[in-house]
Amino acid sequence: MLSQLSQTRPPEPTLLATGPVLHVSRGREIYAEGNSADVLIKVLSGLVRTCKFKRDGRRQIDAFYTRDDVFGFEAGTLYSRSAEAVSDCTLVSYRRRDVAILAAKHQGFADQLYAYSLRSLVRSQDHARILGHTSAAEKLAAFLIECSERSSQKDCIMLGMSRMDIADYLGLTEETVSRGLTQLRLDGCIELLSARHIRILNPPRLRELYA
Amino acid sequence: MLSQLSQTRPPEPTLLATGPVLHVSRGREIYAEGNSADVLIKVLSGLVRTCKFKRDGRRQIDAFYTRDDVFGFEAGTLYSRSAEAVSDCTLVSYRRRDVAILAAKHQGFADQLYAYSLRSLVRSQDHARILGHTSAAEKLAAFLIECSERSSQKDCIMLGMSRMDIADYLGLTEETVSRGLTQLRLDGCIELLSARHIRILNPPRLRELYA
DNA sequence: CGCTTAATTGATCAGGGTCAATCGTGGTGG
DNA sequence: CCACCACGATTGACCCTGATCAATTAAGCG
Repeated sequence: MLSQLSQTRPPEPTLLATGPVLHVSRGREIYAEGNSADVLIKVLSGLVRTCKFKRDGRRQIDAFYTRDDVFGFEAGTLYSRSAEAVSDCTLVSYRRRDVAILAAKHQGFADQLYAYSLRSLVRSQDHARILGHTSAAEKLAAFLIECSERSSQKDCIMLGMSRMDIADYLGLTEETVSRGLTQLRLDGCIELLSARHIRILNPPRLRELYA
Repeated sequence: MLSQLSQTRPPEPTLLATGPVLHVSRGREIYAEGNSADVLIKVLSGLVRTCKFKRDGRRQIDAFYTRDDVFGFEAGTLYSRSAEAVSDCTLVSYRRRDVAILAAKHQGFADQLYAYSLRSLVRSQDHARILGHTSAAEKLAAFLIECSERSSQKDCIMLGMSRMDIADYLGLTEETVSRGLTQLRLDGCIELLSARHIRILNPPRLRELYA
């Protein structure tokens, strides 16, 4: 939105191009809800989930982040969710303080930061839209479509997360997720090459049936 | 986040302090999904909803906006939802182009714009969290808590929207919303002064029961 | 090749959707 | 001022979907 204004300026540092790299192994926590929100984090490889835990032990997954995604945006000073490595991850972290200084200096940098925050907003809005569907089939179909749109090959999805993760992202149980996938398979909408490798046979039909 | 850096600068124009005022009467559209996203809008009075319509005619409400809220943030060039006046509204609109120019000139202005976008992000994340609850009672309780936190008097809520609006916001039917409120009343959690005037008798208990 | 974890399938039941009727309330006109 | 009307809200009856508890199968992985 703002970047149109800075096209004539000299080149500026690309947002989050460099910084301290960290490796986090599968299942480990990256930061916890309530921690001081000191850093923004960019994913170089692997899969990250941000989630909240309810008092009854149930988990709600807020978002998944893959290569080139940036997460950790907060309006306040504390993280409102926890972040965990779904698979082994390599990440880059950037101190908020440093980011703020750069943004104040370089217009293009500020533009990129703003664009990243808007991207997070869109992600969250899309998630809410998916959760707003009443039937499990609709939620699942919407989830698969979201995955395929983010994937490099549109008709083939490599899921990095478990059925349980999907369930916690969609507000369902893992059994319902499993049954739903089976149903979509029987309906001829998808093909399960393996448990986490899905081919979408007819994307427009998937949209049509479960929009 | 960024504003800490600009405390020593001279006073800057407050974000969205002035602009063209528009009056929109109850039920009228403010903008439609797919329109060019030319303006940000601030609510002076009244209640606004942003929503999407599914192919089957169902409506999903994305967010409600009241006094001092700013809406219309988009990552792309088009609005991804429609905006409608739930009640008669007075609004101020700001052209994105002008906002961008001001943000490029004044650091404090850019900070405020960024803060507003993060506020929208938090709103959306909170909405997703509410929608992620499995039971209707939990969703309703979370909705009431959200309302009370936004309200001036924490224990008394004046709902500006219908049961149908609430249902479309929570992914429920209006009947379930109605039944849920009745149940909360019978449980001694709330008191219905009138259909849209609710007193929360025991906020912590509401949180405890339905977190 | 066995062991551990993930995924699928089955049976049952409660919760919420659906269709329909009733009640309440605010606004309008006689 | 009151009766009527229209719309929103509530309640009822029934059914279907998805949660729950439990068992089985499949798949990684040492």
